[in-house]
Amino acid sequence: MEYNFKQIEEKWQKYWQENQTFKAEVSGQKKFYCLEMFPYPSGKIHMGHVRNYTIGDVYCRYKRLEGFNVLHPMGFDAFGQPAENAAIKNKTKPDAWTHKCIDEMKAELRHMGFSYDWGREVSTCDSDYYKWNQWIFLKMYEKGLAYKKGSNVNWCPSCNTTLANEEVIDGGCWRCHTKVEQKDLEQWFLKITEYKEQLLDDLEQLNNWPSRVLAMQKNWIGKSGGVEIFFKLKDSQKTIPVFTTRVDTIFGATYIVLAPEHPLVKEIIQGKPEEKSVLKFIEKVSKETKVVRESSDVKKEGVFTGAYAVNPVNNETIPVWIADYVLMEYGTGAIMAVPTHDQRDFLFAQEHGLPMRIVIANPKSEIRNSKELNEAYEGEGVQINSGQFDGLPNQEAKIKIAEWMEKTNIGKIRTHWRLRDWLVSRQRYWGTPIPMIYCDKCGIVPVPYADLPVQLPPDAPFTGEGGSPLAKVKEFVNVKCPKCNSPARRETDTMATFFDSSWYFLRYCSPHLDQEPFDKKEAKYWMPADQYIGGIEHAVLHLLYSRFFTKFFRDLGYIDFNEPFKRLLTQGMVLKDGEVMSKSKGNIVDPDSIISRYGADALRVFILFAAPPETELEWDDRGIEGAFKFLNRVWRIQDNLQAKASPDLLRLMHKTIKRVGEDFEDFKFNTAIAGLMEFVNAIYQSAADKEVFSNLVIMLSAIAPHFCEELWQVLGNKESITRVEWPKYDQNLLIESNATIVIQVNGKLRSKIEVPADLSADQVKELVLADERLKQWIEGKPIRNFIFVPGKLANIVI
RNA sequence: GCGGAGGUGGUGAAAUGGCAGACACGCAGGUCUCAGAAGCCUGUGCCGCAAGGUGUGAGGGUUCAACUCCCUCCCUCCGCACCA
Repeated sequence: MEYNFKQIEEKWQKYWQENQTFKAEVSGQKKFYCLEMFPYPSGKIHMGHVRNYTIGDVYCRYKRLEGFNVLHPMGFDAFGQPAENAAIKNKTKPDAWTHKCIDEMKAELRHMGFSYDWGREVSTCDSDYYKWNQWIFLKMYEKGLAYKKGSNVNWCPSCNTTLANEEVIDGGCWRCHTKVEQKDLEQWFLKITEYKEQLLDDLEQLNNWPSRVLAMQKNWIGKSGGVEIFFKLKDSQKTIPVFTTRVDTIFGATYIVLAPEHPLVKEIIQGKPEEKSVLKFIEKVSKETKVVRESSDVKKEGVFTGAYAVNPVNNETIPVWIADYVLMEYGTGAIMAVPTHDQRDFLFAQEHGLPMRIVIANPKSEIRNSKELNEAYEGEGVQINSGQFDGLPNQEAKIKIAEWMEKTNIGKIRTHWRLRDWLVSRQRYWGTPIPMIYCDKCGIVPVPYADLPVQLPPDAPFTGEGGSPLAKVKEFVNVKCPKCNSPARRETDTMATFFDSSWYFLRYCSPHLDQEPFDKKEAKYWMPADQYIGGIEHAVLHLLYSRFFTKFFRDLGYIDFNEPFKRLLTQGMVLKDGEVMSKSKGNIVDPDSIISRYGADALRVFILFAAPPETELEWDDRGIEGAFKFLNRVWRIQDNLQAKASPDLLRLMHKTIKRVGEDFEDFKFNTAIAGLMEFVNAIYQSAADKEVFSNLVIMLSAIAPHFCEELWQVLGNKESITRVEWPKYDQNLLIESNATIVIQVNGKLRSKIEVPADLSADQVKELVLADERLKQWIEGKPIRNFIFVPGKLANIVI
């Protein structure tokens, strides 16, 4: 009774492979580039992959039926630490381990029936690919966008490597959650900050990105406009620059606070009686981890330095403090404290008995004396106690004061950005070698383009214990300087793997080219990607880096667009019992086991039907059975075809074609499937003919491709169903001959009547008022109003 | 604190101003069967025998009509955050 999914799925997977059904080539046709985030080859696909790739695949198959030339590539983000860890554990080499995983994963992806052009597969760990990582790095070096600098960097003591700011989540390593430490190291950086304005401004072009991703990127780039104000130190030539976004409150600045690490601190405390206590405080703060220090519920601690500064707007002498709540990394590492209009300053001032002065009048409060305040007022108001600016609304004063400060050299209008340059050096083996050479005579010398790729040596004594493993490979390290030919050393760090994934979508356009990273013409045809699908976890990292690389390639003259991904869909996670599936929780549902029990097609139906793509999806063992049941129900239709379907069924078919097409376009696969189910239910009530059934099979083929290929063949077709056209609906056939009029009395549903669709409003009104069932509601009561929505509804107001 | 997404039956969810709960899961009943499974059919928000009432986080408003629009508030999830 059940259809033989095992045999059918194998048969068609083989067919697609042998016939290269999904091979894509540049043509005169309209194109569609559908991209899904490529996986890290762990060896097994999980339900998250299944969901991500099913959404993409159904969309691709739909677009093909619509007549688009579809590019649907797949590859592997193959460099990275798990390969090293696995190699240590299993006593193999990362290369062998990774390739074995890739093979296993490819087999699993095939079993899902995804319509990839496997001829375009890329693996970032192949030198054909990473050669171009090195090429890009050298280009960036030439343009001054790749540079080496010694600085305080994030260090994961468990992974034994540095991390980018974007890779530090809640003070921990993004991969292993170990607390991140700070280390002073010489490292390579990419100057992503060069593009900060564009990266922010161009977000506005991305109308088809989820608003939360846009918000997260905006937040990460963190532009804030303000003024840098120069406070002169008393009895010194030095000034303390302070950054503020609230220059309107400057007249209320009653003290200054420096970060404990501020370079001026040591100087200003020298020889003062406070010196000892300040040093002790600094010592204490330095021992606190970043996480503790940045958690907002910890009490704000600080000490007086003994030094004073002058508020430049009113020449007031104000004390200089240091406190743990001021961070060296943000702004200038120093703040002007306005306790009346900043809650943190308020708490600190209260704690230490520091002076306050209200300078913005709260329109909803009578309080003008700071002693009566219970908290800072951070809202809008009119300036008071602010010299020549009194009486101005504070927003206006903000501008006026800033302009006045520029003129009188008290301060400078400045924009502060949160975005930092991207640290790309990693002290790991399994990554792209950074193509740089250190020569005692010539300094840093880039590897000549002709010498690329710098091959990753197959053997390195990595143990996971730290330090760059490549440093121990003498044949790798020792080279001749390309400039002066004297003995030199290679860079032994490798690139962060996010470098690899920042441009793979361009490589897909011409994956085998060995003269250039990608072919300009191919990229011009295919790019930008029309649709990108992947997890929200990349909202900042990968998506920001990819945007940066795209802009870089544009400036190199390789492409002529600004943004790589036109439309973005972030799919929700797959949960089991309300929790994310994970090994540690032991709640993993293995796609393979589902495929062997119900088939890939049923799995595809279920994962799309259970929830809309963006929301979380609760895995349900009974749900997958329902999906399987549905397919079997469709299967049985073939035994009961009749010569001619009823007009009602035909009408429903046209409606369904319209509805399902529209739903597909918007990724509403759950309601598209519901529409198909309704259609199938109707076919069970009134048998289908061959045309009706064929159209059902075509529509369903995007979702359950093997199943529908088989039915298509059973229906007598020679060609693959992937080559047919999406059925057209007839607008005229959508019109019903009868309309159901919902009748309300005072907005409440009281009755329904069937009327011929072509009746005039007056005729319908007559029929409505004659309705027997209305008697008990309207009899003897005057009708005050009669609302009529043609073809739909009548509302009688009494 | 700021930003984003949400809150609808026993469950997953539909409906973007016009019949709340489509479609499915579950449950109940029927049919078929020696029996069971599968299949097929019917019913299923809550209260009520029924007539009817009531119902989309809470409260208010706009409207002939509100899950949908406006205001006030509560709650959940996600991201960022002593960001000056």
